Amino acid sequence: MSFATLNEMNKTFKKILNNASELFAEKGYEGTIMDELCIRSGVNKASIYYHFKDKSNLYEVVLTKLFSEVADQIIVAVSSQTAPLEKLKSFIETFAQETYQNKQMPATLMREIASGGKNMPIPARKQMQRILQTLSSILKEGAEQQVFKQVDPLTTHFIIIGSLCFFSTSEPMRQAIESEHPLDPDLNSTIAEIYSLISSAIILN
Amino acid sequence: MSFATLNEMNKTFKKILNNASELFAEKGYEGTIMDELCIRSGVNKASIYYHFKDKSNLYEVVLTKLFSEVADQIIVAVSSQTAPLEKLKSFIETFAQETYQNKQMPATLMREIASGGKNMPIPARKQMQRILQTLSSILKEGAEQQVFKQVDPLTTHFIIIGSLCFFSTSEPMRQAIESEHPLDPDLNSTIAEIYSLISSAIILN
Amino acid sequence: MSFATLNEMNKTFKKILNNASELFAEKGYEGTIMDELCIRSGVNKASIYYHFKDKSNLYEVVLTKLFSEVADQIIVAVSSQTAPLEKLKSFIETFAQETYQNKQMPATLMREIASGGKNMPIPARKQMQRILQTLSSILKEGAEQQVFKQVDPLTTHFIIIGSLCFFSTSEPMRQAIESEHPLDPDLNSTIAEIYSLISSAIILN
Amino acid sequence: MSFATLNEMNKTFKKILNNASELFAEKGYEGTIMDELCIRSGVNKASIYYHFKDKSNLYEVVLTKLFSEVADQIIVAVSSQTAPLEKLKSFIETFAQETYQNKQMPATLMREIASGGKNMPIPARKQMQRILQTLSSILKEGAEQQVFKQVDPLTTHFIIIGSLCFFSTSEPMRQAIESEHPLDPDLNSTIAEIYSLISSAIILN
DNA sequence: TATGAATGAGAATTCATTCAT
DNA sequence: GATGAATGAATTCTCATTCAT
Repeated sequence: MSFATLNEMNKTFKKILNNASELFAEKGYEGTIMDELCIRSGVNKASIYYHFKDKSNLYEVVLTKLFSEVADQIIVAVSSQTAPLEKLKSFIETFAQETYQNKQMPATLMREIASGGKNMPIPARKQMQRILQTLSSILKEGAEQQVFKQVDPLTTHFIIIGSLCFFSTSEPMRQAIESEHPLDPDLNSTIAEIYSLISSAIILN
Repeated sequence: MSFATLNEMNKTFKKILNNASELFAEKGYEGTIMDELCIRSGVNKASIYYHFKDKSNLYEVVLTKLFSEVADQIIVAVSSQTAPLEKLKSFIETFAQETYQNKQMPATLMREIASGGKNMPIPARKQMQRILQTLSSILKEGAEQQVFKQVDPLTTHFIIIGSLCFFSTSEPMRQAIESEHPLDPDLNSTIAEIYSLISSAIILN
Repeated sequence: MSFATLNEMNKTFKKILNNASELFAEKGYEGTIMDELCIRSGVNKASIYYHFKDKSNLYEVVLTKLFSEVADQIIVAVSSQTAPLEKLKSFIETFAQETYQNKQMPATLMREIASGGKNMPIPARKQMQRILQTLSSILKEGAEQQVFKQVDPLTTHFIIIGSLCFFSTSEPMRQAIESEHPLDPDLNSTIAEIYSLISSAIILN
Repeated sequence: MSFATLNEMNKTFKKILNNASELFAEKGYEGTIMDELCIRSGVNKASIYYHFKDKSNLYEVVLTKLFSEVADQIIVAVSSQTAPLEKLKSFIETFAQETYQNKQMPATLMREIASGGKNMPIPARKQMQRILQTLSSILKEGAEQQVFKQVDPLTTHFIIIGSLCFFSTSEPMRQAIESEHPLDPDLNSTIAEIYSLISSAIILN
């Protein structure tokens, strides 16, 4: 089943896709049961196999969609800015917001990275690279304009992505932990904190 | 099967435990198949059930061991320091090293956080809280001594843990990504970078 | 869907029928999958059910066609001869040629006989009986004219049909067997051999 | 699951094997349903997969056993004779008897040959070659001793095997055909007939 | 303690068939 | 006549767990 634009997809296809996206994020690949997917989607089991070759193909389509949407958003947001620092801010904010609004992407990414990306479908991996590429360009541009220090983009990438993924997906856990901290930090302050952290670390003063 | 000290454990028990730890980290709870665990461990399937009640009990033992070891190391390392900044450094370094040497812990943690910690056994969760507690104390002490700014410990925790977990578990992926970055950042420079990042952000100048 | 003359059939009907005939011969009834039949025939799945009641009806039509064609040919060929020995020769030659040119019939027949004919549709069975009847008449006539010995027609039938079916369908297998026999026997010599075998056995000297 | 001697096999293994042999012969590979095999064998579904890798492996074991037993019998019987004609008689008689007593082998062989042997497992094919080899040797020896004419062994093989397979498997069909022939030919007379047929055709007078 | 064998419940996938257009 | 989509009922295979020895 090729990956077409949303408009071309029919209703059942979309229902399956959305519910699969949810389930894979919640329970991982192995933890996701096709039967439950049918029930959630309100479709017949065989319908899934009409639209998708098998579970692994479904996973591929889901991941590619998930990652490409975030990549697209980031690229659009970043390209609307001109200054490297603004671009960096845009990158962090967009990733944070996307990630916080839709926890499926960070959850899935974390699982994939945990298993060493062995099962990560190639097209999905391509989308992850687009995101990394975008950050690399920003950092390079900043360094060229002598605004940023020379930093390793991969490390920087993991600091940003890693902390934001942990932050957004840990929400339910944080509530489970009987914390002595009355104030659960909100998204915006976290974004601000991470942004100030990163920028203070890489800005050439 | 209660959780005893390593010395009391017999060979089969240890073999199962180690291989289970490996497998759970590699493939997650659902992805780990008891049959494969037998083969890897070179023991009979029924033996597992002699030593452990069931899969979920095995998981509990594995996770508790995994997290308590890291928690212990951190607490020991941190308590050997007196100044809050040194303690923070110690915290980051110990977590980074533990995490990098044994990828099982970060991989497992990431999966657990990705599923909202729903399946995380209570004793394992307790160990995670010990780690968080330690960081909180450091931050609190630093703030009291007017060395640190007042920061949210949870956010800080996620920034540290998240970036280090992503960093250590993403090693195989980074190699798969045909990167234009000739120099793969090594552990020490990453630790240094994260430490400088965090400290520059929280030190009261 | 009744069994009409070929002229009345439309193109889709014919395509389905021919491909079904091929598939049933290649893979048997259970091994034939309706989906593959669609693909081979280049028609939609629902189209099959427009033209044929169901799989078993399709099978019936295919088999009846297959067997009636051979029966017709044999009867025509045999009736063009007058002497019993010539008739026998004609019977063997026609069956051999039909069988060798179109392997679908012997393959299908072998499967049916292997399953004890339990699934063989009545009309198809009728056609098989026409063939057997023809041979019986030849033998009876030969015996009456004191040209042939009195032999059991069924046994004779199986010797002829069995050896020729095995011969024509085993072609691909013979090539797979790394034979020390440089010369693969051709159809004509096999026909001659079988004819001489049978005739030498039943001719009253 | 390797193919060991019967003595080494346990009871469940044997039960599954025998029932599978029966079912494959009755209904062919695709027509055989694993569930039915369990029920017939009185074992749990998973037990089959404990003893055999999958359906196709089970099929392989069944066929190899089926064919090797017949091949063994033939070779033993033939080797107890010295004169080529006696050997030929032994070959035909043994094959006929084996085939008639246990219809599984001819039924399975017919299906396999009908599908061009495409699915025939290599080890099973090896056994078929042993049988052919035996006949070839007999014919060659007879020709060398100037007892037999020079005949093509493959054609001769198919005449013998084909007619006997058809004869033994067609038993139920013959009864279904409302025959005007009061006397169903018995095995011994058929053996005799085929032997006299073949021998009269190849003996150098 | 250890093991070969067995098992029930489940999970992925397939397949003949039908429906709405 | 033809088609894309949908479906119920299998069907193959898996997996955690238990049992007898």
